[in-house]
Amino acid sequence: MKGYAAVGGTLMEKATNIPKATITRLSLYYRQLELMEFDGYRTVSSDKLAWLCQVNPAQVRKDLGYFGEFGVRGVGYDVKELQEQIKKILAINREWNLGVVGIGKLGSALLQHRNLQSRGFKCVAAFDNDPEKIGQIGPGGIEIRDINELDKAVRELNIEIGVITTPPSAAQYVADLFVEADVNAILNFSPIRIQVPDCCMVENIDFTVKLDILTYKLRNELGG
Amino acid sequence: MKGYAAVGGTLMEKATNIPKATITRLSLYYRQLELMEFDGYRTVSSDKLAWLCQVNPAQVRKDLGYFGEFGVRGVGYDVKELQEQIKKILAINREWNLGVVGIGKLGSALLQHRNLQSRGFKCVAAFDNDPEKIGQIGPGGIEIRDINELDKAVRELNIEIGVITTPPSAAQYVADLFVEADVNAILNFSPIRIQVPDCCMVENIDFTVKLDILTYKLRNELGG
DNA sequence: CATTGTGAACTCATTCACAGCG
DNA sequence: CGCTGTGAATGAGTTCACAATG
Repeated sequence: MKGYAAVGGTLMEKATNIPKATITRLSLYYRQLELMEFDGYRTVSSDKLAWLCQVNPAQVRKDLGYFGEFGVRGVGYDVKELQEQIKKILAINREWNLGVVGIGKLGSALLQHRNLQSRGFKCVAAFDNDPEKIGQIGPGGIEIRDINELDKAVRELNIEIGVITTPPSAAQYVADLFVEADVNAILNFSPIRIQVPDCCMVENIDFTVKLDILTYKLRNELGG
Repeated sequence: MKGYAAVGGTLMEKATNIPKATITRLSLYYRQLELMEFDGYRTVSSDKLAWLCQVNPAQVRKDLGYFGEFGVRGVGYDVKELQEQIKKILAINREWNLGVVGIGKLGSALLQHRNLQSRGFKCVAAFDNDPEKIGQIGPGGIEIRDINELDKAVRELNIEIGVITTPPSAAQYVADLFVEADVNAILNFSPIRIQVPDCCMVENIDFTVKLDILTYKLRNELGG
């Protein structure tokens, strides 16, 4: 091991410019490893993991190589051990508190979403601006709060990741509230790009874009 | 104009290897243009559009340049005209029929989702395997069908895009059904990667991955 | 003369190919 | 012997810089 990028939580040298796609794939590898462990596998080769995740085997090794040497030559990677390492790398080896703004159909779905809870992403607060909804107990048993109390709730409940599931017209306003409350990570489900300062990170989940990609391809790749 | 890639629906030369990211951005530009038209703008420069979409101005021009010459030097792009062109490029100048499988919270949310309907993505069928749900009128007024009738429904209703909102364990099975029924485009909301033949295109919407990216960054970019 | 359109330069990411090693 | 780890080669995508032009 060569004094690499972040893993331990202890030593923490600046990661040598790791492609964002690498992080995405690590998340994928992790999920695949979970399934493999469930199926009883003890070790896995980069070839096999690559095939399962539909990437190039060298890519798997390079991705992991950014963070350390986790494999055994001639054998492969220990399924359980590699999971632990990736958890550390991605910082999903602990719980994270989410605050969801916009309790419509989508927001409600998220509040109850199994895959979130089971992975340690806890929805600890729900917000809306609709007086009809405020004060009600929303899905998942969480009280729906007034959006104006966001700042207070962030501090009280230690909300670390903001989730925006409002209509697009409200998205920027909500983003500003999160930034103001020092929430540095936002998951944005609205189909517009919000503007935030550099200290705040945004990931967009935009199914309109994905559908547009599909229609483009349907039209071009096949002779639609 | 230099005999470029796909636009008209008439002439249709093979697009000269257009980056996928370009398609994603076109979808973004389009949405931004809608907002601008609503706000009364008649023209827009690549600089302004770039700023709004948080990309480089040259990127905007290059992206559009793959498909033709839509601007006027010294002036910019006509907001309305450029929308029309992008609609043609992305093939969103007509309606598309979707079939949604897995009518849980998320599937239900999609069936009623405004941004889908208003953009011409019509959910024409809903499927589930739960006998309790089958036959019920689901959200959006659509009858929930037995998953085993998928093939029949695809043909009867001309479903062109399949949407998977099942638990991960069912995702591959549903994907196989879609492929079998000659559906060539799938929007996959489950957090695993499904395997399909080359003729079928898949776009994944995976918020676990996005959350993992955020936690990774929180941990590394700031001194978490 | 402001702004587009685009070859060329550059930066970033992926894949190859093989040395290193259990 | 098989599989990892990694520098080097390749490839893709972005940005620069400026000529072209309404």
